[in-house]
Amino acid sequence: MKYWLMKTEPSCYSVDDLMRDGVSMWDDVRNYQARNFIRDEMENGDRVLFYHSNTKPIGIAGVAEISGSAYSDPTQFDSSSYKFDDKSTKSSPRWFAIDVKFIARFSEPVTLTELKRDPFFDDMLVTQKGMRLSVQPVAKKHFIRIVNLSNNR
DNA sequence: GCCAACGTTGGC
DNA sequence: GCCAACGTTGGC
Repeated sequence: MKYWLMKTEPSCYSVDDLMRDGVSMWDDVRNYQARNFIRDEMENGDRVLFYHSNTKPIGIAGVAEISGSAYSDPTQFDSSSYKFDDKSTKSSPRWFAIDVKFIARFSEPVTLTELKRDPFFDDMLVTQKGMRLSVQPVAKKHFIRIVNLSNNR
């Protein structure tokens, strides 16, 4: 099983939305590196740290699970969507989506500030300066420690 | 709201 | 294939 971190702005889609929905399509990814993780590496049952960006507090707000495997992102073919991509074709789609299933909502987020303060997380991607990648692989040890941090509050 | 860091585009 | 210009991300 692999571990991931996926970023979202809670004003757009939050962990509370996922808790309500149960399962949600993770679409609108328009970055090739993130696309490759979704399309090529994510597998059913992989665990996800659900990260809130551009908010207060910034941090990991809960845990989710990959459900199924990647499929063509429908928003790329929707000319009314701001994510419409006229260079993508149905026979060879450029962008992919995947379903994400709710597992847990942290009572309080494990904040980015906390992670940056703790040397244990020095080699975690999300604590690196300038790291904008919205879908990132996460080491098992980091995943476990973050879940424990939340459980021990 | 600012802006540094990063990714993409397109002219050459 | 280089790289300047531009657009976006996302912490602060």
